Amino acid sequence: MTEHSNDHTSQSEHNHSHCIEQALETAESLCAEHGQRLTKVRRRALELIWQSHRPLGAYQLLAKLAEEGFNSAPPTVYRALEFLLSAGLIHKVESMNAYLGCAHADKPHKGYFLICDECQNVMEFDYQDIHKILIDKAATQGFQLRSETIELTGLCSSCQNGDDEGGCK
Amino acid sequence: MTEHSNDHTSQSEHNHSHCIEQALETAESLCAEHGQRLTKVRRRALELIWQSHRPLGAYQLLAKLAEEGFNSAPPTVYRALEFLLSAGLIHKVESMNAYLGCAHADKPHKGYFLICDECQNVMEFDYQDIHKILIDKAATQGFQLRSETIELTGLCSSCQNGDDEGGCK
DNA sequence: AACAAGAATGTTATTTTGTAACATTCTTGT
DNA sequence: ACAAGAATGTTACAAAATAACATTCTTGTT
Repeated sequence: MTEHSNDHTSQSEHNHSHCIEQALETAESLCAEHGQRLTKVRRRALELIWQSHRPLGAYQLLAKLAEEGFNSAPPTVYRALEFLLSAGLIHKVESMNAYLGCAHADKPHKGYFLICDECQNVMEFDYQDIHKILIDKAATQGFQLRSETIELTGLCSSCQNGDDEGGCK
Repeated sequence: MTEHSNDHTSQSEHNHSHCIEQALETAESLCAEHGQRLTKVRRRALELIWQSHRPLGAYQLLAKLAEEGFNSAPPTVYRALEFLLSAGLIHKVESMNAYLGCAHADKPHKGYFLICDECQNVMEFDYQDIHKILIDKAATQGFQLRSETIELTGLCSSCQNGDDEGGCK
């Protein structure tokens, strides 16, 4: 299980700069490997997505990019997102229309998410058992699986305990 | 497994009027049970969703309702959808922004879907094993599960065989 | 039958999310 | 330097969803 975002209150803004650095390094080498170009916008978009403690909407990202002098028209951000998605460097959380850094970009990645209804923090988990079960289940219907969207919501342990109430937005 | 939509070509428009009747009867009795009102728009919306052979977008539904003299402003359809969703009579397919009749509205329902990339037909399946596994998996993280979005895409058997190519839109 | 209260719907306007289409610029290999 | 393709800029629009407030419809009660 990867704790993608933090469990701390907004007071003690945990900086997960290590995760971000790691993610960017992975991104660099993956792109190099595949002859893809991690341009300035793309790189910065990925960084901003990682810096966010919860999934980031396209237009939120666009605003941040605009602040830094990047072009502020929608295609800019959607192109960057498309690139990052197809490179497997981020996931889209369909039920939130938001985007999230992928912690296992180097491995074949199915994004399985636990999303807290209260604080919107997201945990990504990699669970091969489920993957296999789903493939089998689909196969029994003659269905050939291509992609999986698994988004679970509920209450994270912090929010069950009331730890983050009001402090986590 | 419930074959929600048909496997036939557009030529032999399968009429699943039986499924629709069934769904509406279930809807009637569920609403009666819970003191909820299945009004004209709501009833007709549900019927139209069921009549569609694939998940129906809100605005597609709105257009159909408008044709029949219902009010044609967005809130009309979104209110109907909200009602049907919260009554468990339909599901939203998040990855398609589209809505689908629920075949097990009477039981506690988690909508698990197999969506064909080619013909967009959707099968809903009820798989308690997965449900249990997911609950357990979440619990090991102290996460209390509330809702599950499971949407699998790929190729249905017909489309793998090229059966429906061009005939299934 | 009249009436109050709440549910449902009507209406207008706006927000949020995502694309289409075409022009320009940048990068890379020759 | 230069051609070709990749990436980005620009303008306009489409698609999906909601806010806020007015009106009408139901239903239970007098």
